[in-house]
Amino acid sequence: MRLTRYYIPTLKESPSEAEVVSHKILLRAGMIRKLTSGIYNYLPLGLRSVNKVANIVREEMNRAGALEVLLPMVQPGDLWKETGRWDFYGKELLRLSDRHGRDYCLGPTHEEVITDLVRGEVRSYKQLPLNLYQIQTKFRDEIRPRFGLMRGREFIMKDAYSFDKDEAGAEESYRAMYEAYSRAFKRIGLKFRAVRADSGAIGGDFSHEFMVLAETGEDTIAVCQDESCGYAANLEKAAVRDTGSDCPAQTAVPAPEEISTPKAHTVDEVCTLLHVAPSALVKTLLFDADGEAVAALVRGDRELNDVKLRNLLGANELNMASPEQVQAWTGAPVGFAGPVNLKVKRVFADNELRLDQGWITGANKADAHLKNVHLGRDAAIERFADLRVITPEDACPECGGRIEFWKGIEVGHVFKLGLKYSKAMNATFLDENGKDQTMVMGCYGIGVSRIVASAIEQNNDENGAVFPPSIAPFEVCLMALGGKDQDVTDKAEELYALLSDAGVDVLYDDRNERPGVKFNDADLIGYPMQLVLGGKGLKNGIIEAKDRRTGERAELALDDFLNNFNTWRDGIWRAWGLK
RNA sequence: CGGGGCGUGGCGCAGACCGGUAGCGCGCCUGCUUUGGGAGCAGGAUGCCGGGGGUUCAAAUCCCUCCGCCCCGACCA
Repeated sequence: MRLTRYYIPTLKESPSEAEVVSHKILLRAGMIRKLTSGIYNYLPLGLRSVNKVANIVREEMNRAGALEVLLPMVQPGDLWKETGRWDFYGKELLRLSDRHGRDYCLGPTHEEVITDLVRGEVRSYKQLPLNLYQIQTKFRDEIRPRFGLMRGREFIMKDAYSFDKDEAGAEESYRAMYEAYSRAFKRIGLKFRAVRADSGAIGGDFSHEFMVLAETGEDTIAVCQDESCGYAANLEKAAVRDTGSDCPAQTAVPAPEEISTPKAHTVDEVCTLLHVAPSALVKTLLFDADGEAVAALVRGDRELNDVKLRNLLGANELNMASPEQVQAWTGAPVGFAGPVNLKVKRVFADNELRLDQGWITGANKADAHLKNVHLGRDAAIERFADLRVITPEDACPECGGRIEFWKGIEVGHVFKLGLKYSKAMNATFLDENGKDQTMVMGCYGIGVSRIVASAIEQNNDENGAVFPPSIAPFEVCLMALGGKDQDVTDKAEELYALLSDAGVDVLYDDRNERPGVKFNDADLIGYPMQLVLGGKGLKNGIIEAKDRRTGERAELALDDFLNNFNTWRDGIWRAWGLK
């Protein structure tokens, strides 16, 4: 492609709307433009990268035996009512109605549609397993879209759905997708990690997330430092190793005693007032779980993991209690709740609170706390459980080794769904014995457009993006610095033809611009390879080749140029770990 | 949805407190020169100052209202 016939509107300054580096670079490099909040136009250059990612994903899905389909983006509300998600999915589901007043939604995911399709088609066990996928635009009405392509409302996603005749088959399908994902991300050139995750509202038995490791990631993952263990989990999933001792009913802890704590309704305020550490306190958090009052207790310096609480309760909706509810349940304003004589029936406590000691808790009375509270003796705890968020000081839940926190961006997610949708939608088949059986499902997503943003988050410097050669909008940028030197221009034209004919994905910067302009644009866009032909080089029979990532420059002899280029190019791919 | 900020040529911004009919840099167009890290000179185009309503002789500027965008939080397969 010649630049003068292409369209790459680079910007010198980054638009004020962009905060994170990938967003800034995508805008400045002329790859995307915003239409409205969380919704972007893909310009020619941006689309090239998106397509390259999509093609790698497509190849790996095909290799794994999945079949590509294309499902509608507009979906009938009735299907969503059938699975109950019309009510439970929430406001992220953009709903609309047609001229007849019938309900529709824009597809944020396609379990309903695919299950409806397959239940109407598949009759026999002989047609299973079946894995169908698509690469398509999704719409999720995020409360707060941000960071450009990282969290848009409309985005491009690959989603796959597997149907098996039994659990064993479903596990095999899951494993195949896990492998395909690992291969795809490796080929794309991303540093990533597969971690255990909560399956969340989509439901199902177990799941893994594929996280691109980047400092700017929105997610945190806990990773075991013992490589033979290999434990890695999303923070909301990571189990906390239970070190709590048993909690005998009777102990030597003195009886609870009320202490005055005027106006101290936060952990910090109580600690300051009483000169104690936050770890001496117990926080009592009150929730409305599907309409039922629930209390959850964690140590003062800990954070409750509400996903764990939700899973423990099997609740659909879990909301912090309102100040009015707190007043009604505790008889005190917010900040003085405690487990002793609490009017809430269901009280759960984090494992480490089983320690045989007295805690400081709220007294369910304004401006008062209790000390010497022994949970086993003084409170009615329904159950001690793992309720808190893991910290870097905790041990690996699997091997007891050291764990570290890393930042990541979720680019893929695999779920084993089990019977959740097939049962709700009656997707059955006849088995070998002619008996009706419910299909066992899995679903698997990759954020295609998000991968482009993550690749930039992971690979950039002060000059711009540093694309892996696998997904760069163009692999090579050829620049001629001849000015009016016709010999240089002629030679550049010749090299461009040579490269193009050889099938190299090359962009030829044939603009009549000064060298600095070309260099800066090439660095900004982040083509992994730059070829620079100057007058002096031409005289000496060489062309300069620059590796965008390392900045290393090589001189390629113009004699036998194509071979020299290919050798150099192979080296770049290898250095990226892509060959 | 709560808190904060911002809407002025394509992009980045000034002007607003103190009302007088819009400016700077970059980009864009034309010509000449220039060509190894964002060139120089000369000439030129581009604004319903987010929308609506008000106050005033006069509004980018003051008041009301709506809309949009960004950030933090809540939220989130």
